[in-house]
Amino acid sequence: MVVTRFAPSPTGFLHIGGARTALFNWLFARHHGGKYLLRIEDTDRKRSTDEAVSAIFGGLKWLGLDWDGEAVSQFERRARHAELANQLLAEGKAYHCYCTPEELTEMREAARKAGTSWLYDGRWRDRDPADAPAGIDPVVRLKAPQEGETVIQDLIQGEVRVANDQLDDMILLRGDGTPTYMLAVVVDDHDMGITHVVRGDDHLTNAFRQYQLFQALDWEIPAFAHMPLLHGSDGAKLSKRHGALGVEAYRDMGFLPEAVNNYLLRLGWSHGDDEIISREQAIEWFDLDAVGKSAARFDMDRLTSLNAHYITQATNTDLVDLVMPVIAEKLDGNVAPEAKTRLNEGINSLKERAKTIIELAENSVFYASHRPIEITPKALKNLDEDGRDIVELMRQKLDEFGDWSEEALETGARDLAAERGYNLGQIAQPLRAALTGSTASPSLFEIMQILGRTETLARLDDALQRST
RNA sequence: GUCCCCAUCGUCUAGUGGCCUAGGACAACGGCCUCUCACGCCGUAAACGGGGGUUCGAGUCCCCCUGGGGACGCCA
Repeated sequence: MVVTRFAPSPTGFLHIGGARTALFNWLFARHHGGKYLLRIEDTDRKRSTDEAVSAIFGGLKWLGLDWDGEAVSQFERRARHAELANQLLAEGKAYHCYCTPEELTEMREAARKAGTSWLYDGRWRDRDPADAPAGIDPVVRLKAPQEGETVIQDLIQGEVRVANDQLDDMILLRGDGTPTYMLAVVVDDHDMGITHVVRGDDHLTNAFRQYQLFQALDWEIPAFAHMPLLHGSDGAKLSKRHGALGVEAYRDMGFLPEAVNNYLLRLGWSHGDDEIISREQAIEWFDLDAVGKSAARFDMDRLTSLNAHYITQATNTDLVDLVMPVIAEKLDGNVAPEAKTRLNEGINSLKERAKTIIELAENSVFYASHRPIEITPKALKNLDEDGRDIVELMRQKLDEFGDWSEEALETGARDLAAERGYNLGQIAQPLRAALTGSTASPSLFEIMQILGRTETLARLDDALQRST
């Protein structure tokens, strides 16, 4: 059975690149009917926070990337990690190294000057422990092979090989006895039964070291799949260090999780010419062989366009629920009691005009505002003397209107326009300003119908009473 | 610096030696529709980084160059 995992370190929010890694792991597992596990890599106690853990949980839930079983805390498994390091020590596959951090820094500096690679030289590898200086807590290093090469058959990158003399003896246990990431990852992946390690390209070089560790432990080595990194629009690495946003930031900008998922899926993966891909189809179609090898840049326009599509596809009730809180905030809580009823009716034609939930809310406020509604300066220009004359005429005509349906209202407006020698466009804009406070909106007559006779007439009166 | 990876329109990509005078999508631009704004529809512009091979034939295979990215922590 396929078992994948997503293993973020809780040092910040779930950023968009991490979300993509999670998605691919999730899809791969679901496609193969396997399991997708979550492991929090919190061994760095200084940088790990509980807030970050909940941000990651929240982000994954928002995206609908549910994990199987309980999330594993790497930190809590430290005793197990140390146990294996000690086992390797006992087997002579690892050794104590008494170099101080300063000593290592010097070595690196020297190598940099000499133009050679900055690797640990293995000076304690075969040295007699009796030489150990006093007062230094040694680290434990893996006695890695020094000759030959390590070859990985990566499911995405293909065969990747590196000479073993390019890999130094990695630290397994720190001076204080705590396990390093390299050790923890290997032990946890093994213990959790991970069959496929799907992660970012930036881990490719780690994979070689981990491969060596797996070998030293005599464990079966999982399949590796290193996916290309996500870059910013400038082409540079998109990481949390470079200000990449967390998924919740996209939620707050008014993006739908469906859109984010679809967008992320198509970054580095494709299925012919298909662009709009449902979750069900993604599960059916997704596999690692269609993942590309080159890095992709983050493109807000594309995400936005996808979002506009998914807003169109969303149910009206979901949309209203999403939009109401945003509107309430915009109105400082002064939401008209009829707001939700009006929105339920009006959202359908509003939703194809918005690319984000925020935009949808902005375009919808006029349904939720108390009178007199706010009118934008631009719209106000349509309520000059001529404009008010038109509103006045329409107001009179409407007064005697019996049938308050969208169709009847439009007919009435067209008749009025014809009588007075206007075209519909000329009379529509002043009315729109009075009714919506804006220069752009869905059909005027739909709005009148939804607002109802009383409110419509009142808004018209409000406009007439305004002095410009 | 050392090692590794990558390279098709501005962006995401299709393309697995002939179907490619390179397809789709987003963005851009023009038009149609129209009560405004959108939607929708129609159309335009836009790419195989360069050089060598291999082959009857190369975007597709190989090599070099160039460009980009990543990794080189007692971080993960």
